[in-house]
Amino acid sequence: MGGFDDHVAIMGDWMPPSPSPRTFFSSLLGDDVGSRSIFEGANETKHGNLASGHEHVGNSDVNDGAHAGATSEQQTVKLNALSDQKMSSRGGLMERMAARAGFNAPKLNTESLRPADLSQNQGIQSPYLTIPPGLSPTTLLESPVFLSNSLVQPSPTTGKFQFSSGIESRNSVLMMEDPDKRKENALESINSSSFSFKPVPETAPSLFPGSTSRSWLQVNPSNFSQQDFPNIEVSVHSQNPTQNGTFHQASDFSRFSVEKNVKGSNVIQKVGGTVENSPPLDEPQDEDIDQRGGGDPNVVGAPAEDGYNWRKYGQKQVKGSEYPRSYYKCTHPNCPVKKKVERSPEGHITEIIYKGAHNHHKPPPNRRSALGSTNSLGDLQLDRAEQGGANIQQAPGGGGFDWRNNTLEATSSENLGSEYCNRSAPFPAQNNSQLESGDAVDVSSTFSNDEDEDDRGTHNSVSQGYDGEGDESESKRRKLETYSTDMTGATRAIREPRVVVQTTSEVDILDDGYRWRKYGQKVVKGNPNPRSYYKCTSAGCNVRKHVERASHDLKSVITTYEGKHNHDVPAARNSSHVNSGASNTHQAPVTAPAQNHLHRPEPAQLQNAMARFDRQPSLGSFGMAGRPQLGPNPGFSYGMNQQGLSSLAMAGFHPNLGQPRPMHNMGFTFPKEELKVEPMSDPGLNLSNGSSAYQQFMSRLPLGPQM
DNA sequence: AGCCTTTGACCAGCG
DNA sequence: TCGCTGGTCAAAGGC
Repeated sequence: MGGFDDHVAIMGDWMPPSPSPRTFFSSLLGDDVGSRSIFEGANETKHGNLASGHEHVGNSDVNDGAHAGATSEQQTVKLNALSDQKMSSRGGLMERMAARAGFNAPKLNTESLRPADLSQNQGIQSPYLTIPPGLSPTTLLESPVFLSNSLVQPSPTTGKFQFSSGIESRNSVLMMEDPDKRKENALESINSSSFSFKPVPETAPSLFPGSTSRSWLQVNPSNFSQQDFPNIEVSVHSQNPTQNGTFHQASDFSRFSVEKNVKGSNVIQKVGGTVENSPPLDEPQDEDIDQRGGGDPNVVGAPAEDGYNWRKYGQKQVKGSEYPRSYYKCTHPNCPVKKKVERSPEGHITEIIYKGAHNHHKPPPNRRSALGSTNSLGDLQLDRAEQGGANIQQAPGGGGFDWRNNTLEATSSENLGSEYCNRSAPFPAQNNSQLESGDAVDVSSTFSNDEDEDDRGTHNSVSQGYDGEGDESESKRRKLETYSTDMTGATRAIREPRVVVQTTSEVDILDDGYRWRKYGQKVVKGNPNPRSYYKCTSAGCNVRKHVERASHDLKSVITTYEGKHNHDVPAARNSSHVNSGASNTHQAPVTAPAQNHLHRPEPAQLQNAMARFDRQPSLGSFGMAGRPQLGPNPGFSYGMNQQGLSSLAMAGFHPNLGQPRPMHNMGFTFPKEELKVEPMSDPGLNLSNGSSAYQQFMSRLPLGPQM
């Protein structure tokens, strides 16, 4: 547990870029737009006009008989993230925000705003904000607009901090009135003179840059997305479902806990969306409710309630907890995030502890597969981009808004527009105000398939011209990088190179120096021999393979690799481990004495080499003039001895893999393209000189685009 | 076909 | 050194 503290990071490094005001408002407004202001409501609330929230947040129908009881429910947003303790001990959020923003935002004394009867309200000891249906508390949470503009910045007309009390006031209560009214109010508010949504300047500070809190977030489970807390550990507690959980903020910024206290139930029902990705206006607000279990997301197996896909890899009854603890890993390739979930026997989540940071956006709903979880539209467009090599252009009338990537849209050019922002609900103010000619992005290069430094260079080039603009350029760069990462994942979904390696039974294909975790076994069609599925166990590595014996030849082992380059051969766990790898990146594990002379390629070389593979998994990569080829091709004669080929095969599809392994009679195929490579000797490859066959092979690979 | 959950075993850190 | 504990692995079966 203590080790999790190591994941605490400076928030400035990871705070998601500013979502658009639309995100905020669309969430506030729910499914449609009304005319009255939530801020009115807020102001009313500030003045003690409390109204009870009734409806379910999300898509729940307030008239739904099944939820009739919910009319008496009180949906609350706990604002105690701004706990006095935190604020006092670390310095107020407002103070620091103000300091960064360059003005002195007065800290409001909101005690006076606290309704007199609050303390009597169901024992509530923390301030609550009743939020309208469709309002994602997470939207509130993550919206720098909300905070930095609405909250911090004074109204341009009144100079008042219109909304600040609603947030900054940790003791105030905001209870919105009737949802319809709220919807009505919202739009009115937008147009009201008392509130102006000043476009978020790119220079606006990230929500709480530089914050280095190591505090804990303690909120109601499922009401936030851990992506907002990368590199920090977030503990989510609802220690007593019958009570409102306490809320500690991992940082100095405010977070909400949104709870729905169902009468007569211990269930703390999830409401609202997630912190990170506020669904668009037309997106079901509760989309991130457990995709598997359905129903009450807090009950029984709801690992995906935060919108990400998780694989449970363990369960343990831990001491000090009356409930078993389940261990989950994010299934997204390269995503290191794990979480621990404790549930009550009834299935109520009592605690969630996140570790690590998602390096991807939330997958679309109803898509379980990690690979498939990426932006499908992006897949499509990547294809286009790759095929045509052209910038992706925004369709006329586009101006889409992708809640997953809204930040990009807000800051980059129309080139990225609807093509990648598939949720079209333009927010012209945001768009227009943010679009800058200099933001034109070469998407085709931005969304390349590499994740290495080369790409970073590309990303940097995207934001070139902003180098001197400090936060702004950095912000954009980060956004683009983030997006690129996401799209890289999308690319994988369709371009993941596959390699089939056939060895004889003497070869232990598993013993390749890397650590594999078997995650399944299956008898597949056409082969009575079971196929075993493996994943590389290295954190962040998405390489997979499945191994099976050939149906017709039990001596042959067919291994299919999928995935690519991001780590080295893991160090040996212990000296006896059969898969012990090199202890460092420059020393190959030696399991076959005869291979000692073969040097493992330097990682950099492999990176470059693999980039070629990755970019051109097709025939063209091998200088075959881009001609599709079926079956063995005598023209493909990057021959080498078996050792070399084994190194190639393995190295080619496992990052930096180049350690020699004794593999024999190995076939090397690209099933998709039906490219098959027969091992053959190549006098040009002199393996006796100690150089890596892999290196030699790679040195011969043609460079440059081949498709 | 692919990935998930379940669950007992294993491993490493710590006192 | 040993036992406890938390975390992870991995076989098997299920979805």
